[in-house]
Amino acid sequence: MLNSESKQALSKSALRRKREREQRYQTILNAAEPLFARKGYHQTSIESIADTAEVSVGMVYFYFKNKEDLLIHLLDEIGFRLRSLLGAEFEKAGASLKGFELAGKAFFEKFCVPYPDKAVILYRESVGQSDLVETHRKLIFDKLKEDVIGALFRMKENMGFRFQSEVSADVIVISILGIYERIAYQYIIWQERSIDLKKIGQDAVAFLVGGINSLCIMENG
Amino acid sequence: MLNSESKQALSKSALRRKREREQRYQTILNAAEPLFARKGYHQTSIESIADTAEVSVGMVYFYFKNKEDLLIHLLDEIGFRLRSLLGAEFEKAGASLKGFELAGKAFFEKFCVPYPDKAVILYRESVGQSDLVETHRKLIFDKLKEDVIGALFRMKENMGFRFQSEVSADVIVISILGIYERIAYQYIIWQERSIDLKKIGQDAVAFLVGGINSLCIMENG
Amino acid sequence: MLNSESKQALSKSALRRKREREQRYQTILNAAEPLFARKGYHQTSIESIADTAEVSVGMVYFYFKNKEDLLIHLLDEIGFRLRSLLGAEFEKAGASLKGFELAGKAFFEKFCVPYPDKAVILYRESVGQSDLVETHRKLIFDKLKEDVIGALFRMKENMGFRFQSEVSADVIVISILGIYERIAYQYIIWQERSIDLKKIGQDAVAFLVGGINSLCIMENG
Amino acid sequence: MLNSESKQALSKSALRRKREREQRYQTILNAAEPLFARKGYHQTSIESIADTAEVSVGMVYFYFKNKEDLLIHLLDEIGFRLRSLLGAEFEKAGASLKGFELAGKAFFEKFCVPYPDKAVILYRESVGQSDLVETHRKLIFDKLKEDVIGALFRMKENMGFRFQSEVSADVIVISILGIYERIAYQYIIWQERSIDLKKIGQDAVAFLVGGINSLCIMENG
DNA sequence: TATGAATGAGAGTTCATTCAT
DNA sequence: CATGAATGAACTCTCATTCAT
Repeated sequence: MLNSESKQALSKSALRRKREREQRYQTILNAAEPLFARKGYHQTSIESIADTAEVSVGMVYFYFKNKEDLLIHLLDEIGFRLRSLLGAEFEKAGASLKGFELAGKAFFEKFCVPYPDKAVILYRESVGQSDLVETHRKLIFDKLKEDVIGALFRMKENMGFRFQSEVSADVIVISILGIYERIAYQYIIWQERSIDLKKIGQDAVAFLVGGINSLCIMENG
Repeated sequence: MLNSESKQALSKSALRRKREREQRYQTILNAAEPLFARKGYHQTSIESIADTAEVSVGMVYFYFKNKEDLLIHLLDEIGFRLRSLLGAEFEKAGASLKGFELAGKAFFEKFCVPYPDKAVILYRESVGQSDLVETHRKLIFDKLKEDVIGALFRMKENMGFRFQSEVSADVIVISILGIYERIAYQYIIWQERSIDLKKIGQDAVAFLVGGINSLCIMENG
Repeated sequence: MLNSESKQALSKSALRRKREREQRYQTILNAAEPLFARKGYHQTSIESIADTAEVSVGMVYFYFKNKEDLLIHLLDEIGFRLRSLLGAEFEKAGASLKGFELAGKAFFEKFCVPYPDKAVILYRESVGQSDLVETHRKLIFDKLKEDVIGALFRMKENMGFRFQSEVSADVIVISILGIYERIAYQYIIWQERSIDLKKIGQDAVAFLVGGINSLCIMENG
Repeated sequence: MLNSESKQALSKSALRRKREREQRYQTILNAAEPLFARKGYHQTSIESIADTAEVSVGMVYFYFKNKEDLLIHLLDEIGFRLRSLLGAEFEKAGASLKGFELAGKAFFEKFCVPYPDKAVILYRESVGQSDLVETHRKLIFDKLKEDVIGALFRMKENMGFRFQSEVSADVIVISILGIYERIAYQYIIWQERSIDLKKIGQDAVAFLVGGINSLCIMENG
């Protein structure tokens, strides 16, 4: 009884500890995000992150191996969020072109605009910082590519077309990612005038649909 | 006679000086390029640049205000080279879709492949280093946009179409730049397998031609 | 009990920390003093200060913003010590000429002679180093002026005299400070032969008493 | 004849050269003075001096051994000028107290006020720069002391008094120099409010006359 | 767990001085 | 005489990381 009680107590406290740990972890990540995004990765010191998160410097190093590791976790989290977001949109639309439209819309309206700091970290602050960070960036882009390629292939099955060449699918996907990245960089990160993002998004979708059509050949009359 | 001779001598030596100065300037820039591209901007010390260029540290500071200034000059030079290159291709093709094809081809074959270091600096090492560098990056992209938009509008005049919306031209141009940037990053900078760049390029051209067609509406039947 | 004990322990360790911090701070200041005084402010490197204090370079920057800040703190400390010293002497003497004599004696015997490094820093090494240092120097001199003027005015009340003009009090005080500064510079800093400072001091007091008498007119016959 | 002609020509050109050299020398000194005085000795680069003087850096090193040497020559020149100035005033007054009054007046009106840069260099910028500079400063002060002591002794002969002690003469002279230095620093260099220097000067003279009287005992009843 | 003082390598930058031309 | 590009030692300062408490 006593044993079980103490066990339970332990497990309760262990749970609380775990929760606290995860909270703390997130607090640090949340503190780092705006600092990295606004002052820049190199211009942000561990101390300022610790201060913002209201923890000690030592704690940052308890939760993250080093500064690079912190950036990588932040980056991974951002990548995961973006994938989930886009995945859900493709899901909604079934295997149709509609998915590309919804995903594009969501990219701006549910990612770039509400979380510009995340976009900045993904597209600017994590660029060229180190081999390891670059590896993670590549992984994120690869996963995104996979997701979009998956949607593309499901659409292919569904609609019955074939690709112009064996690289067409890759080219389509990379092009789509490139288009959105550049638009985000230009209009969100560089904040070039307060443009009508909705219109931009619509035309971008039209553009990429045109592009897709060019590389996907309907199988028969 | 003697006077004129000495004058000439003077002008000769002055000329030589100027030439030497420009040479030295280029030597430093040439030394910095591969270092920035391969070890990264932050991981490259002024000393290592000076050593590579076989000049003293002081000389680097004689020709460039500081490290950032060195990067900016390098970046500007790269931007200028790229613009010249693409400009020449558009020129060749006259006001036709052909220009976009040639420019795309040239981007890979005359820029990314022969000068991967330059591509790395333009697309990776100059990203998010400082406000000033970012300003220069933006300027370069703006100029490129202008160039491509110019070609687009000349084509518009020539072929007699209109844009789907008032942002269509911008979207087309940004999309094109985004597509090429992402392909370059994926296949040149990340060196994802030694893919058949020629095929990639062809499909990319097909994709963007499809995109352009989607946003450019022929004026009459 | 245990709780209270651990609390006490905490407070003890916190106290010890504080003490250690202040000790370290003083250690650095104490290391800098002779270096600045003997090799000169500019000829003294932060590294040499750190070495002498047996701390790392980083620690110097932990306790002081920069080299200038270190000098300023040293200077302020010296200024404070000198004021306290002179203030005590004036206190001892009540509102009489005796105070000027005691203060003068103390200036040499309790400041310049036992702490020549401090005199050197106050009168030589802190001169013309930067606007900020100069501001602090001025503040120290202003405070000293205030102190001496206070003593002068108390004496005035006591003895019933008036000043020859509205600037007389200022002139008296500045003259006294100037006389002592120059004597200190000549005989302590420049170490012009090992003169009989006692005699010098006596004559200086006689000189300045004569000066004071010239500018303070007894109110009635 | 020919010989003499060429000799003459040579001597003419040699003269012109000498004149030019001296001019150039002065030009550099004149350029350095305001720079040292306003930006500070250490904050003034040789290049900026050369630029201001409109000569090359090499020329500065042709006329002066190094930066320190330049400061020393400037300092010596300033010292010489001050001595001449004060000497002339003592001369005017003959062997009387009047001389101290005239010299004091001249110190402000003919030195500090019209040439504040010179005062700044003498009393601030040359302080504690190096052993050699300090030696020259000491030499200047020693010469000034000698001059004033000379005047004092002539007055002694004339008026028939004796000094209270064997250090009295030194104390008087050092006190006078100290008084004027501190007043100059306070009101000219620190520019403490635009005070009535004339009144200050008058009271200072009264003060020091009182001081002198205290240490000079009339020989007979 | 938690702290935050301590470390110290390393970077950028300056500038007095030299010397080939 | 005159130039001014070239040198490179020396300095200040930063900050990611560690570790005794």
